[in-house]
Amino acid sequence: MSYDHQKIEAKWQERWAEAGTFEVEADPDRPKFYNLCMYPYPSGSLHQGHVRNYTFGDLLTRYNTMRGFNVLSPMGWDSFGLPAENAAISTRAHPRENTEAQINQMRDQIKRLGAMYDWRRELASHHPDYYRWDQWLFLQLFDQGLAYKAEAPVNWCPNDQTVLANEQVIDGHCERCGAEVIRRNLSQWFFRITDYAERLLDDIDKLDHWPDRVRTMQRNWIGRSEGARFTMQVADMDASFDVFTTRPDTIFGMTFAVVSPEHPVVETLVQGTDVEDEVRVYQQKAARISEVERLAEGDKTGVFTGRYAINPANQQRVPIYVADYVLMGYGTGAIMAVPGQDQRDWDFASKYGIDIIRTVEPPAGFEGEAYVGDGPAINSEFLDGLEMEAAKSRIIDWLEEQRVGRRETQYRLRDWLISRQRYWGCPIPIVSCPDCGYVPVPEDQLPVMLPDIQDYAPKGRSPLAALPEFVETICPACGGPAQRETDTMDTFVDSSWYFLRFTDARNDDRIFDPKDASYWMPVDQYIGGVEHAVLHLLYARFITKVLHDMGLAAVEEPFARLFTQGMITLGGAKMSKSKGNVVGPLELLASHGADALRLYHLFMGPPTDDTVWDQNGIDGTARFLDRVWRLVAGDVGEPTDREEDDADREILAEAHRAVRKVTEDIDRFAFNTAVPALMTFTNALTDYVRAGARRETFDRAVELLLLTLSPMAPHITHELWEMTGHSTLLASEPWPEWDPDLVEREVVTLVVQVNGKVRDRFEVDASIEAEEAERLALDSERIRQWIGEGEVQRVVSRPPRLVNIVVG
RNA sequence: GCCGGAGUGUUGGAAUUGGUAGACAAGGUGGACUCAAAAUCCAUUGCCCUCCAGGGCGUGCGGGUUCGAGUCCCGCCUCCGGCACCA
Repeated sequence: MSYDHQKIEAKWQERWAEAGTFEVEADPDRPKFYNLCMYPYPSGSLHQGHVRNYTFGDLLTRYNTMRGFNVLSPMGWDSFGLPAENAAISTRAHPRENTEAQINQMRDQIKRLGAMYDWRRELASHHPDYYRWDQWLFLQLFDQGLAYKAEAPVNWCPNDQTVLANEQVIDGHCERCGAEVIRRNLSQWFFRITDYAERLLDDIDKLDHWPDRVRTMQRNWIGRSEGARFTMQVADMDASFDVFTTRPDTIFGMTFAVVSPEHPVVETLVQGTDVEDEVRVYQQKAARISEVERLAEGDKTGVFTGRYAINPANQQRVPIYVADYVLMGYGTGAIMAVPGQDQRDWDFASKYGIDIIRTVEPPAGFEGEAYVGDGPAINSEFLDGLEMEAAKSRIIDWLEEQRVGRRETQYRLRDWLISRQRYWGCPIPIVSCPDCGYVPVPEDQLPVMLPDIQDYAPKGRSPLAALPEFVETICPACGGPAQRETDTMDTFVDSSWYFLRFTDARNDDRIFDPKDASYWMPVDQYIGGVEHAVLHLLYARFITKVLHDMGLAAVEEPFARLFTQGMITLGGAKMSKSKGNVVGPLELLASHGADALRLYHLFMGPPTDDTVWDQNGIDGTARFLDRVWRLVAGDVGEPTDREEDDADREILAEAHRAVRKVTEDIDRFAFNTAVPALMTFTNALTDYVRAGARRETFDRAVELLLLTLSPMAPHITHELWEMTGHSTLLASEPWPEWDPDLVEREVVTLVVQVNGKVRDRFEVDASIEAEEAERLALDSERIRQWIGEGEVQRVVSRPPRLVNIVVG
């Protein structure tokens, strides 16, 4: 008979809520553990990725609680954002109603997993209680010059009708909807994350409990290059432009210069000349083609401006070209071109018949392409003979002495574009006054409430702009007529500080109390998907540093340990609602129960790996739980009060080994091997009962099984704990210790190899000496046959595990 | 192209420090129980040779180090992820 999971799961979910075991307060006398799963977007229904996430999270919540930590485990909702708005457009219901209904539904489903949270701290980004602090935060950044509005070429998604941050453009396509992104010049709000580029990059070194993969991705994204910037004078006219290079040592090999089509100096260079028309046509063409096409590596095109620039190192005149392989968004938008040492410049020079001068001696026989490696400088006057690094330092010093250039570090990272032309987001608390400019909404007028509207459809500007009663206001500075900002904030702003709000979620007076934050922060364990490696995880680091600098957050890094779970795939694609390949957890909760589902997620493979969903697997973990149930309930056999014997000592040793294995495996996130340890132990315990169990031993073995299984399968273990006469709440019991003497094996298998192949095995005393082991091995009839006529040349002993006999 | 990571039975995977490859499951096969089925239990299940006993082969490919290599080194192949006309 299998157990009634429906009944006991509901029962214990209620009991845990009543007990309040997971409702916690800051307590400086107790060690804390802040355990956090990335708060979900309320899509309405859990998918397997959520289940996996919350199963890992809840395991750690329960485990660390049992280990005596004061564990903070909160839950909330990333509830602003496009999907709610798009749903509203099609259903005509208000996004708030939709969102809140979905939150309620998801909260219920999370509770049905048996995952425990301090629900008193629940938050949702779309609540004015929350987003007023988004706005407050925005104003702090504005005051510090870290939030600014500027016109710039930005990414525009024609489908979602809004701008996007660089991080939200994947291979030239919108991260959300996949539409091809185009460039538009628009005036937008930015956060000056580039001011923090260096710290964000350097501090990655401190994140030694983050996956290397994520650290590498962030390093790549921030992308530091060190080099020099110097000024090039245009010959025969009063104009100049700056270039940035990482290879200043190759300056004597410069045979042309290139400016990006968008570069402002182009106008000055060609105005009124006979190439003006040709250059303008080229500029227009470059502007028209999409980012995708432009980035596609291929034939390099460009136009000669008819002008020359002066190489400051040797006063040579070099032709200036306009070419779109130079990007306005990086460095200075202009380069010195050194075809001898750069393949792109080589390609361009070859096509347009420009001179190529090598300034680094390539290895013998190297020809036909640019040489980018190290070597002695040649054709470079005072640099000749120096290796690359030495030559770089020398030329930068020289440029500085000549006052034409300096050492400079460039970052690939761009400022974070945070305004969105959409409705369902946090209003930006700025008033635009014809006299005073951009004026912050005074703090006591926060929050700027998101008004209700009738028409959510995107029209290329924020739907709020169609609401005169929202837009028309008075300037807080001068009292004159003014207009509100109508864009809303990127939802990644909401999620960049929510973990701090959880430490003091009900505070109506401040964003959070620094005392609470300093007790709970940093998040000791953060769990979520790797897809946020350069989005949320970078923004959250940035905002935490800003709050640190303001004296609000004691920590500089928000997440001490990061765990990125693998994706669940089905039929070769990520399991997601949009792909229509979801196997819903709800049916499985009904058919197999939360414990079996949780156990399966733990069991099916390494938590960091992507996994293919296999519906059959869950039968295995459900069967295991049935076996545990029958064993503890006495269906296998009833123990008696007989005398203690070897079998009792052995099964207790097995129990302690299981405790050790589960503890060590949880500590190294090897949940997929912790579960089998308990399966193996349960099988051993079953055999022990069949052979005739002793009451006292059996009861202790079952206690250890239930204690260690409880963070993985909490409901069934709680029920059995109660059924076996315990009046305490299992979740509040201390995590068991193992006895180091008991776990050591007295008898082990000694493997005997001949020439490295296993030929015999013996059960031997674990304390066996090398001599004894060798004697045993050489006395074996089987081994003697394998040695045969051969001569024993060497015997390698690793007692008590192995003896290897080398025969010639 | 550069930077990460991975390749093990039919499948998911295990092997934590160089020491019994395939734990634990899933699936398959055979059996017990049953009028029958489900559930449960038992046996078996890497490939090849063999009546058995036993033997040979085997962790993507090719080399190497070692008494001994899934694990370390060198050179490849394939797949996954990131970055990429970033000067």
